[in-house]
Amino acid sequence: MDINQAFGNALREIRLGKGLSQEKMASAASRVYISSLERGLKSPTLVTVEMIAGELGVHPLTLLTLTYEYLESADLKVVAKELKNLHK
Amino acid sequence: MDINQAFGNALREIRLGKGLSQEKMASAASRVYISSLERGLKSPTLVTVEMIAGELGVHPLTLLTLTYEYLESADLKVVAKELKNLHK
DNA sequence: ATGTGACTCGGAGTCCGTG
DNA sequence: CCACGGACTCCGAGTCACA
Repeated sequence: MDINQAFGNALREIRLGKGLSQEKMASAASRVYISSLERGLKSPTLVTVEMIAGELGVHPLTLLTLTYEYLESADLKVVAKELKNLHK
Repeated sequence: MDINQAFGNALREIRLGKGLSQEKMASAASRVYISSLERGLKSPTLVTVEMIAGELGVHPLTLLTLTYEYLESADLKVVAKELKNLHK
């Protein structure tokens, strides 16, 4: 599974969890485009990720963290450690 | 500050912290493009974020979290709470 | 309500160079 | 070592028709 499919899975999981249809999200991005993202066909830009997360009602980092969980590479302890190293 | 500039700041901070030049990162993305990212002129795709983080030697989520810290919207407690809600 | 193909259009991403 | 420009290619992002 590549990162685009992982993002698509994360997007679909949150969207269905919120009980939203693809059509209801068309204010953030077109319905057809949302569909292609969920199938892992395209790689969204950071700006697009922000708009989609806003429409889902979650923080962009929530969507992105879930994405990397699908990739089985969301080792949050490693991330926390790396951030700590940067902050000093 | 918009998200592209925030990402640019995060990228530059980590790059300089690692003592890398823009030219040394040209294996992940062209030197000119790295420069334009750091100046907030373009919005990278998820795939590009992955390659850049790989070249920096950090997890993509580290780079992205630092990005949202520049936006002053990296409320990790909120993110953790949202993830917990998704997981049950 | 979603998937798909065909089609646009602007922007992501490239390489050439200059200061 | 980096900022910045122009010219270029390719794919992100959208619209429409139809299944």
